[in-house]
Amino acid sequence: MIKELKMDSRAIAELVLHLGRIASGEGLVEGLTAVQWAVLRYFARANRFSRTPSAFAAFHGTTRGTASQTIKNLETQGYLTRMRSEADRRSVRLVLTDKARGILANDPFESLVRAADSLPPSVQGHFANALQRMLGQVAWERGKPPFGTCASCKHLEGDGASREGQTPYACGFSSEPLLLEELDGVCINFVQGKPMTVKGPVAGAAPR
Amino acid sequence: MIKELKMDSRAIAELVLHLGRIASGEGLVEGLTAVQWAVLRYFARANRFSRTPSAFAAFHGTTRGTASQTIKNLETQGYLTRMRSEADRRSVRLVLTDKARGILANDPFESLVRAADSLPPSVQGHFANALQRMLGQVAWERGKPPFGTCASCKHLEGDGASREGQTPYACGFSSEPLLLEELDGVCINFVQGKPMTVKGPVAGAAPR
DNA sequence: AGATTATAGTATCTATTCGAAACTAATGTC
DNA sequence: GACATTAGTTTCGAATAGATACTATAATCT
Repeated sequence: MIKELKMDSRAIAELVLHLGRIASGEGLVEGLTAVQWAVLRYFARANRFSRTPSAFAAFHGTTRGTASQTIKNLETQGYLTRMRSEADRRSVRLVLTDKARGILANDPFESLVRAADSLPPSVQGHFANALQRMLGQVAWERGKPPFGTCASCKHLEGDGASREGQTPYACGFSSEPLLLEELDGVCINFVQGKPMTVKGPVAGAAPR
Repeated sequence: MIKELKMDSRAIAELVLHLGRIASGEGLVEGLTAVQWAVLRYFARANRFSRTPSAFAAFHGTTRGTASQTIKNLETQGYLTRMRSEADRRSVRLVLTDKARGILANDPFESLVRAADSLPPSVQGHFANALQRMLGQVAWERGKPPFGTCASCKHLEGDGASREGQTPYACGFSSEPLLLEELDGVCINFVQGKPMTVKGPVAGAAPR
């Protein structure tokens, strides 16, 4: 029945929303709000090109002003340290303190990770794939950067073979070499690389 | 690699969160905030046992006080109408106005529905199942009702055969008959009934 | 029956988050 | 050099958050 399929896609969308809210949007755990947890989580996962207030604002779908406030708050609580960028004197880099890294083990979000981990391993890959595809489509519709890791990014260069005086990988967007450990950091400049057959226009033509 | 599987479950959790936020947590569309959209969406989907301030508070993972404020706000804006319950004089039933039903077509959440709808139909069912299972686990860990529809609820009684003077279905929890159209409404009293075994691709076909 | 306890909902307080706008400083472009 | 762009902050008013105290009704227990 056509109606059934339509119901399924709506159910999927509702469950994604509900799941995200229940997992993260709840109560003060360790005295932090949902958004504050999101900030710490983000700076723990973002690669070195993306640990800025603006990048977090884009990731979280809020304004730079709001992001600035929340970050300042966490800074005075001793969870973040700020450093001015040498390359761009306007820019600011934020780094988690040990206090922040310690508290992240109690992130309520971890219950969602456990739930995902209890899925049959054979479907986890497909599941992650499908979600990344949905994210690409939604982000494109809303004119937002999709975020993602180097692993499937268009800008990733290199085959993993370490040659003389070179790192095995590099980022074609920033023209910077990449260490192996950096490949799974989340990046604001992510562009879907491997086909993944996304419906609709892909890169470059986001609606304004 | 073992590390890859662990990465996948974390990636799934991150994507669920990110997707939900990008799809709903953004900007003022039609002058409504993300939470206000959530309220309208909830009362559009909740069954007649669940259209109360308390049920919404439980669904949204907030307190009754906060829910009360937001609902009052939407009421004065003409999106909701309130009625006292006859059965329980403490309780309040909320109903969407035509204004609310009209505006719901512009719900930013619909972009997420479209994204889910563009997934291969063959995986949508499994996908919805997996998400419902994850929700069950997370909700249980956090001590929250999971919410769900009659279709897979333990309390659903009846086989769809309409007998004399009876509706084809009934709810064993509330001891109330259920109309066919009511079966896909979201309920706060939902308890997972059928196991919902998620079928994956054949074991062994998975990358090691 | 009466006393106690639990539940549904509201009102009030303070803190946080939000979007918008105005602003500074550094960078880019022509 | 003039101009626009970008990164980040600050300020404002509104909305949301959790916590607490409160009223009214319902359920439970003698």
